[in-house]
Amino acid sequence: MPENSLKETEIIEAARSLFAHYGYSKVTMEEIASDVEMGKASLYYYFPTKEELFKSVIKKEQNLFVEEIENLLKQDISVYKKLKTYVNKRLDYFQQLVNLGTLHIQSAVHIKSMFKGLLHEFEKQEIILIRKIFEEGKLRGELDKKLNEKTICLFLHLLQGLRLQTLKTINGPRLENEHYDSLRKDMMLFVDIFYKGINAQKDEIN
Amino acid sequence: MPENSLKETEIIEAARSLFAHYGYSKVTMEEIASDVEMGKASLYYYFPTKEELFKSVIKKEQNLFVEEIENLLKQDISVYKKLKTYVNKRLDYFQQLVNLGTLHIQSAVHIKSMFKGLLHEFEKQEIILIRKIFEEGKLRGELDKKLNEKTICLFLHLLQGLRLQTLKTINGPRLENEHYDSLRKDMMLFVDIFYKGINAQKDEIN
DNA sequence: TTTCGACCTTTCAAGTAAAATAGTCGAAAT
DNA sequence: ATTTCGACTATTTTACTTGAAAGGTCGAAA
Repeated sequence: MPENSLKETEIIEAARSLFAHYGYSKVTMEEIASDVEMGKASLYYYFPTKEELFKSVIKKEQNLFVEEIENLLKQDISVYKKLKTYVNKRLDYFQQLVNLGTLHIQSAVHIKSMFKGLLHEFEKQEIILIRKIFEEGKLRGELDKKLNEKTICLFLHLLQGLRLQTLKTINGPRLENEHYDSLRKDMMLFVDIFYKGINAQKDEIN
Repeated sequence: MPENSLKETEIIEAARSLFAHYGYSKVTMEEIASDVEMGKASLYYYFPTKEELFKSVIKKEQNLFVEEIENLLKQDISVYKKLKTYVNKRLDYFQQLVNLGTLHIQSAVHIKSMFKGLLHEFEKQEIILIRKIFEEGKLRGELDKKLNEKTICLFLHLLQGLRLQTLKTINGPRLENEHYDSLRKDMMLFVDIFYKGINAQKDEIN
């Protein structure tokens, strides 16, 4: 994130707000331009395409999330607590992304393919974060030393899958907060079981 | 399955074969009829709609699966082994369903809504099966007595989600067997961890 | 360096007509 | 009484057209 002129961030913020309300496809470049009081053509001075602008919005969100988690990692609390907090903040993040209209259930196929790359990059970052937590757990003696990379990936994939599965079940286009509450409880239970499972020698969780 | 005239099962089998090759929407009632050497109108003597015929095909598959699992339950092996086998056979079942063209990634939205009910019913049956396994584990003293319904559902939802998540990642329309192999390994690891996790007091798995 | 008006190009929504297919019905065959 | 089917209707899908909307370009101006 080297290049961040004031205008750029202003545009990104306006775009973010509009996408959040109406979703990617319903927002036109003219609307975004008029929100920042520019001509449409001027947007293309900063962003080569609408798609790139959208990606910039998402990347900014992702960076905020990663930053937040890295602060969490610095704190002096148990790995168990860190895992729980991670999962909670992660769900917050996705909930917000959905509100942003990005991952909305009926989002166009076009968007999904556009985000394959972005999501994949995000997954790589998540793996790094989770690995850090697990490694710290090993050092502290809180986690089993035999924990391997496969297990780390599985942890993330189970999280991703649980979210997918739960949201898929929902009928209408509306994602009520209560669905997220229920999902959050499931995830907490999952973390408990997983934590115990990878750590079966120990008999008490922190 | 009370009413099962020979003709009915013959039609279902022909339909199953065609759907497996071409997918629901690409198969016409005339094709099915000609495969069983009947006129199209005759099909409607046995099945009121194409949709009902399709549902019959699926239901039959589901019943075969449930039957297979119930045989598994009768066997005198550890609950741990039963869980593993369950997950394996479950994946076999879905792999076959996908070959059947049903759950194919690019399957029409129409089919999905048509199957909401069917899948939901299948989930209820799965819950029953898994609950039986867990209850047996409690009786045997192999599993923690405190295991509750929430945990059973979570187990299933994690399984469902892991499958979704893994298959979603795949690029092309082709589902290679190697993908299933990889998914299968993940599921086995998952069962190991989950089993230990719900059973943290004990220190050795069977 | 930054902005924009005018312009070009592509995409999308709505409409339409023709073809394919699901589904009906009464009569015929067994 | 049960089962079959030819001929019919109703519905859905597909391919196509078209005009408007939106994405994107460019050269000139601030």
